[in-house]
Amino acid sequence: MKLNEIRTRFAPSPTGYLHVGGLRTALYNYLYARQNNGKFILRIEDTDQNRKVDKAVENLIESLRWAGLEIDEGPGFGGAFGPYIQSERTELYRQHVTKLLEKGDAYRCFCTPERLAKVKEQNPNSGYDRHCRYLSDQEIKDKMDAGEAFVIRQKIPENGEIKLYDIVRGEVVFPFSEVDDQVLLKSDGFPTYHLANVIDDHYMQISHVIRGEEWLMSTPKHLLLYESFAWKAPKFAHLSLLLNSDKSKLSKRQGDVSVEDYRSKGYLKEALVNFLALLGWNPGTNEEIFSMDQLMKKFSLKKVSKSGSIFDTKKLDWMNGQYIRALSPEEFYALAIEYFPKETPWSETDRMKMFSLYQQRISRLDEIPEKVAIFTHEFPPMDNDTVRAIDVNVLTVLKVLRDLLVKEADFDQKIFVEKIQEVQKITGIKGKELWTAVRIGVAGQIHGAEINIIAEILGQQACLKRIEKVLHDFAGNN
RNA sequence: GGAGCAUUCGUCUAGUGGUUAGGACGCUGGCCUCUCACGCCGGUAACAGGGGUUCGACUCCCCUAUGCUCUACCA
Repeated sequence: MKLNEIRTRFAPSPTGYLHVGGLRTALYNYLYARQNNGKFILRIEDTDQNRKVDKAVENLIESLRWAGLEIDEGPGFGGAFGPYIQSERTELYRQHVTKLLEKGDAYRCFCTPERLAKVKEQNPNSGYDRHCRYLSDQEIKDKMDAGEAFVIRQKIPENGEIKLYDIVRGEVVFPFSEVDDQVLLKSDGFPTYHLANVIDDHYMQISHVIRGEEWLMSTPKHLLLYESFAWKAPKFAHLSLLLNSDKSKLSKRQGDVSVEDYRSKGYLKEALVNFLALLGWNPGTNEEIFSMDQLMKKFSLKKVSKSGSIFDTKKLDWMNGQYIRALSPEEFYALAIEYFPKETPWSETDRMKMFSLYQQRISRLDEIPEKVAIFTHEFPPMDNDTVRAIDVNVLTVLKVLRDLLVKEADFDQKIFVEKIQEVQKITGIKGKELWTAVRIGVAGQIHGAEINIIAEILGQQACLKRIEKVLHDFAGNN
């Protein structure tokens, strides 16, 4: 490893899926590392044995991979500072806790969960009462001999304050009186986040800790730990949170939060990444469409904003539409086909034509099924506006069109348009009225893509059948 | 309750003592056009409130309000 190499890490706990806020944090870490020719590390923080979820790590990695974040070191990715899963590093944590104990910066706490609950009940507005902090050596020995379970707590100084220089927030001062004696090692032998993240960040030589704002308040504990071990602390950058439209922390209750959700709804990874990058960061110019490469060049921690951002799906939709329209027909086909019925009589050429009709008309891939419904149904259902639009002129147009069409030997969009022009001459009906009638007959809708192309894809027989049906269903009513 | 952080159009944001407070999404008017959509042109809309400092505050300071975060043997 080079001296002064920039090393960032994304350190999620494996709770089952990757949260979009997590993706943004990961992205900022990734961009910062990449633009400095540094390394991006994935570390799994699974020290809570009660919250283990099957396949969670696999899902996390798959979502990161999908989004285009390349992991340099991590579980399954190699690296010289492994293992990258905290539950496999417990021995290391225990050794360091011993050092803390010897140094007097930590102490054993024998308080039972029951006593802790009682203390909390009596004084709900303050933390642990430091009951075990001043136990004598003899008392400790007796309790240990008696086999009493214990945790290790961090000994926070009684007085004074600590300063944090945060890259996005500047200087933040915390009085020690507000920091409590956090548990560092749980009675099951696993470390808490506070201990593990400090030890790992040190040994993994992390240079910049870029994480969510929820960690800001516990940073004093971490800083103190670095001091206790006489380690150089990394630089910190605390990112504001992503919010629901009511400004509460973005949560599952109010919509989709996992990147899998957005992926399956038909958002392109480029759009999601671009959108997330701009949520809390901007390049200082008016541009807002950026590829991952451009983001790597332009991203700057100094331009990250301090306040929370509402995750506005309207703008995401717009941005996704921008990316969809920028795709080549082939690229769009490859993505769109995933949303097309698996069993289909349509040829690849026909599907290609269909998709080309809708590339300009959708902002999400999952709109495709409803758009192609006019092809996948033999007789597409009509909505009320369409039914209401059917009048005697519509029927006249369709009747004449049908009569012209049956006589044709060949059929394509050009011939179709010619027939419609003939219908205009014969009936005198023209413009919007003419074409709307044709739309109703062929697509069963008054709005939509180019009707001549729709007709060509459908073919002569299908068009005739549909026109026939409209005539049959509505002729008697007029 | 306490501590910390935050506060520019509805939303994402630019701004760093002197600007007609800019852009984007959304909404909206128009153009294009057989419709819808795309695209293009235009419009709408903001400095949380109150005190200072200053010749002059969106920009600096203080107070208040509001929101958020933390306050676990979860991360």
